[in-house]
Amino acid sequence: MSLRLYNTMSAQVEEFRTLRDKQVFMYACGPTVYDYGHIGNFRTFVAVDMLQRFLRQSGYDVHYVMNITDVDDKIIRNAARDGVSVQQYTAKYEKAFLEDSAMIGIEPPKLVRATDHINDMAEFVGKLLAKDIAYCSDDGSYYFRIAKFPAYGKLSKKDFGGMLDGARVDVDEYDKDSARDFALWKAPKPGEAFWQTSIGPGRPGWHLECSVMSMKELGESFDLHAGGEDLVFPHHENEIAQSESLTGKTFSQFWFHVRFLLVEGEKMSKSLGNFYTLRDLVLKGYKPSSIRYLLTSVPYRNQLNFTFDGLKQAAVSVDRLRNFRQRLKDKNFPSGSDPAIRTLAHETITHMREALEDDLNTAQAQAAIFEMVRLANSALDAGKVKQNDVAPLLEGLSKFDEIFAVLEDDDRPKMKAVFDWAVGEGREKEISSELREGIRSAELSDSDIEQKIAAMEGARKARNFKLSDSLRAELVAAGIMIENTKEGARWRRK
RNA sequence: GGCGCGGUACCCAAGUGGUAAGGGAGAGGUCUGCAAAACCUUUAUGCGUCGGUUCGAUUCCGACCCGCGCCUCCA
Repeated sequence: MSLRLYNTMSAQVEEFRTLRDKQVFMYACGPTVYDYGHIGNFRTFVAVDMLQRFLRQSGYDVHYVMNITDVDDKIIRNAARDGVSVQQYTAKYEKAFLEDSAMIGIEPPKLVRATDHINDMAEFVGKLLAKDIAYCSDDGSYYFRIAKFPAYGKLSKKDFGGMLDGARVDVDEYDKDSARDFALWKAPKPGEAFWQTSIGPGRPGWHLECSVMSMKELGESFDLHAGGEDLVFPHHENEIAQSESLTGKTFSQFWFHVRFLLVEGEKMSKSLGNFYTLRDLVLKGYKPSSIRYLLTSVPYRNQLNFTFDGLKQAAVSVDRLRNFRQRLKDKNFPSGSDPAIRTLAHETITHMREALEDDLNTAQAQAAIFEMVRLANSALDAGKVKQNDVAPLLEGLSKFDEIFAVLEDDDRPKMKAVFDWAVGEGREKEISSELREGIRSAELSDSDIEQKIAAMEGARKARNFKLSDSLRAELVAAGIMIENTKEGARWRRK
């Protein structure tokens, strides 16, 4: 079997094929760096990250490019408001985006900045102009002539035949031939930042940026283009129009769109007070791994209801997986193997693969790993797991984690980084007691902890339970979880 | 108004024309000095409502109710 993916262009699930054997050339529309990224942004980026991870797990050589939009109207306005250059303004949020992406386990794609490609974009407009696909208005702005691209609307399935000019846009406000025509290049208004180029001064339109950079990095035709569902129209429709009317070739074979999420059952919006950046959530004390897990637990084309209760549940689920892995690593097992266990591990790997090949059904892949965990835990309790069974089980976990990336327990340093950032930004007030609690266990070193545990174990052996309980209570209060097992005490940071 | 998606247990959430995955929470139990972890049992004759097709529908069709998205730059 092989991967089947929903393609927005065909509006159905198709077998995923690439132009070049075992190589994938893919592009995702990245962030506009005018503010910190919110969890809706990261749902999309995490979904594309999982796709990319799964393609690599499936043996593809993945060329994954994401753009950073570091120039647009809002950026220019905000930079002017703050009295800083566009570059100064965006640098802060670009850095934040990279940190946040790493925090939530996104493997870095190749990033390309709009401002590094201004001349390429101007040239692109020049080529469209030469073909009479673009035209210049009196103020020096350039527009795309949609009448020159009859396929316009094929991605969003819109019929523009009946749409009248002026129906929704005040034509007089713009110097356009047709209301549908969109801006390729915007001439600067007085006082605005601009670039001097071969087609005159100004700044690129948003759609242009992605066409130019994706084709420069990946070729005129590439395999897959991704983004949030809102980008289908007009952004991606416009990218197609620009690119295909210039090259005459199919721009992207596959179009991958991620559904918006809801927060506590409602659309996320600032006015509803349910608008959260990744950092907001960490400040509230939630772990990055919980956030990632919750975002991955609903297949990308379904609406995901992001709730605080869900985050708490996600944390428990992640702990369950981590505990299981720890259990496999800690114990000494008798030699030999149990064929049933090996079979279980291999079937789990197969089930996960089948689930993900079915348009990335992450919920089913998770069900498969939990099935394995439950049965293997049961076998562990019964003493049926042998030395040679450990590796296959660990392989199952690792296949899972190559996609989901939540097993590594590195939440604390990440949370500490957010803590430090908040302090640096003068936002201490937003640091919750839960976050303080969450990073408290970092104050004790491993050797401190092990010393205390040795003392506790000694007291237990001497059956001085009063002393051992008080030592344990001390550690628990410091955020250290302890389990007394037959093989000795096991601990982890909460 | 046009086009599209969805409504599954207390919560989150898969899925299928043949009798409801998984996780969390709750209850009971096993293990344990206690705790934790883990395991076992239990929690939807039921899948928005009402009709229809069918031997049989949660799954297909229709109507209705509710939620959500896009319809010019919000992931």
